[in-house]
Amino acid sequence: MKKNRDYTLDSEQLARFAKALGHPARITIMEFLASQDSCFFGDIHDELPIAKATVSQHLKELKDAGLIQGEIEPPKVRYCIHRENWKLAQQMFGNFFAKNGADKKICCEE
Amino acid sequence: MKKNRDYTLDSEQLARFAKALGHPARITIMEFLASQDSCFFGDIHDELPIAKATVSQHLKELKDAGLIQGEIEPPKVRYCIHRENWKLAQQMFGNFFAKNGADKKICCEE
DNA sequence: TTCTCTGTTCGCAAAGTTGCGAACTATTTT
DNA sequence: AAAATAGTTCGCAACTTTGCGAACAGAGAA
Repeated sequence: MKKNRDYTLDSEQLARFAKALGHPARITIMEFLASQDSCFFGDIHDELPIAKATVSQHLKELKDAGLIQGEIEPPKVRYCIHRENWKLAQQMFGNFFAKNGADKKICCEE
Repeated sequence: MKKNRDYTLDSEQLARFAKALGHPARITIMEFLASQDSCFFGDIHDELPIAKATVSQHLKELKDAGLIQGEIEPPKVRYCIHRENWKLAQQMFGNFFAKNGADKKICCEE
């Protein structure tokens, strides 16, 4: 085991993004936010087969990961994609997959 | 709440991939596998700051998600990227991010 | 056979996740 | 002020994840 050595910051950031996307409800939320102009909590809730308390929790996780942001617009709350971090995630995933392009030689193969 | 309705298969599959990548050790493993020709368990273990039992567990999760495969080569075990599923993941993530391109209009913004 | 090398599995502990209904907060309407 | 609307937070239950050391399993070497 490699001692006295942590993961790289990039690995940790990418893992954080991936973890946040690691639930079908959160994937669905991100897709919904991208397809809509109206993105109030209620609209999101209507799209998901789970209770509002649970939706709120998933939104909190996406927010903690930096992928979305919410602003209060009484009496509603409007959620939307955090564009800057979204671009960062897109770029990091892209780079991650690019490093093992389909054309790259991979071990275990002849 | 949307009743009697599950998530789409695509959302579930993408979430499964994302979840598998949602830990820095597993990100590191995938990057390592992509950068090496030798990818025995021991080599992977040497790169990570965790016990071999834990490494074995992370490898199992990546295997369960279909992202890698392992073959016994006595007395060692050789791991490698599962190219077909890796391509699928790459494609699905690409498509997921593409649907919210940086140029797309997003709610909450003027 | 016995010993060594390489990984996996077991059993455990601590912590995190997912989900719900009920209770709460804040604003707006009546 | 009281009631309605829109979400969040609380408290709970069930389950999963992460991590470790110890015990185990399988193949090759002594």
